[in-house]
Amino acid sequence: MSAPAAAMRPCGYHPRAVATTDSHDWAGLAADSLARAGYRRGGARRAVVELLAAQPCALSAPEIEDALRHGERRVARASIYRVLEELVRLGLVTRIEVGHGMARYEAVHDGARHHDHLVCDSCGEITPFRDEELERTLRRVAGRVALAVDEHEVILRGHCDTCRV
Amino acid sequence: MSAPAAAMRPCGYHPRAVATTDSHDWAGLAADSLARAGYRRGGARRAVVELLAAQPCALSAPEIEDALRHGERRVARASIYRVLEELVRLGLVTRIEVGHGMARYEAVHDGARHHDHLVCDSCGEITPFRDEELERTLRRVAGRVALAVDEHEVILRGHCDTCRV
DNA sequence: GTTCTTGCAAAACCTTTGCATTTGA
DNA sequence: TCAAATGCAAAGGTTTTGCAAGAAC
Repeated sequence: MSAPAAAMRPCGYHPRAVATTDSHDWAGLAADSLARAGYRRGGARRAVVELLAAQPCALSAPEIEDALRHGERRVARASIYRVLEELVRLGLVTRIEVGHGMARYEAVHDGARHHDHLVCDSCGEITPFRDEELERTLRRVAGRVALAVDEHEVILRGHCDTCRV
Repeated sequence: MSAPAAAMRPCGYHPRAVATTDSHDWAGLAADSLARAGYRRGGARRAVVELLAAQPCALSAPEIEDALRHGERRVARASIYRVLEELVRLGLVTRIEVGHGMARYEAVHDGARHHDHLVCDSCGEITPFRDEELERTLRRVAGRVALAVDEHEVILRGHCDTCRV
């Protein structure tokens, strides 16, 4: 029997999200990786990295654009997509597809912060969750499919407590 | 120890896909559900249902439009999206988001035909797979998350045998 | 005859691309 | 100085919407 999945805050832009030690770590790691990969430092890239570092879950590109417009530094839409593409290619960010016509992006922390997502089909709310038994099983499954698995994406769809009433 | 995941054909439009007994069952079930829900019979809806019934895996809306244009009956794009929306709402079809900017739709058969998907990040090929241990684990996980789970979607991303070389 | 269904066209939306300008090293 | 990074605008693709014509009941 596994521990119950911990309750977590829903996804979406959190203006007051606290920059934890861990998120600083990730922002630093991202900066290092980018430097090592030969990228120069630029304002747009730093703004996107720092925003993602402070978020508990995935943001869409339009949400990132909005957050940055009302925040420290306005960043052009094209730059946001280009930065996200680089971060995904370097493995610093994952792109998740939870529907409603757009992708969402979130920082990849060490294994312990990896999580999957619950989606409510009524209100559309997206909530992260983590389940150890599921992670163990997925590692085993990865060993027996016809694909060298780099990452997984699990989405559980249904109705949240509020919508179920 | 579970049985190895069975090899299956990649997703996409299969013009020569055989209409099996099972797919006729699904087409009939879909027709019944639609009738019970008060929908009238129409040519566009039947064309989409029969195409989906004969496919082994998920099709995108543009693929459906193409397949129908070169097939029995041309169906307008707007009608395709409207029919798919109805089928998803009735639980007859699932919409999966595997990236590349568009959704894919596939018929929901009984439990035995349910499957999840492998996605190659290099060539973009999508292949269905089924793993019993994973299904059992997901049923248990569904019982301990803060959501009344209706369905799940598992995507394993990596590199296929051809691209890995 | 009424209501549902369909087709067409246009709009809305996210995402990508081209090119000129600015910025970091 | 020179290449990389950025912003702007336009294009590309999927998906949605409005409205009139057609079909089912």
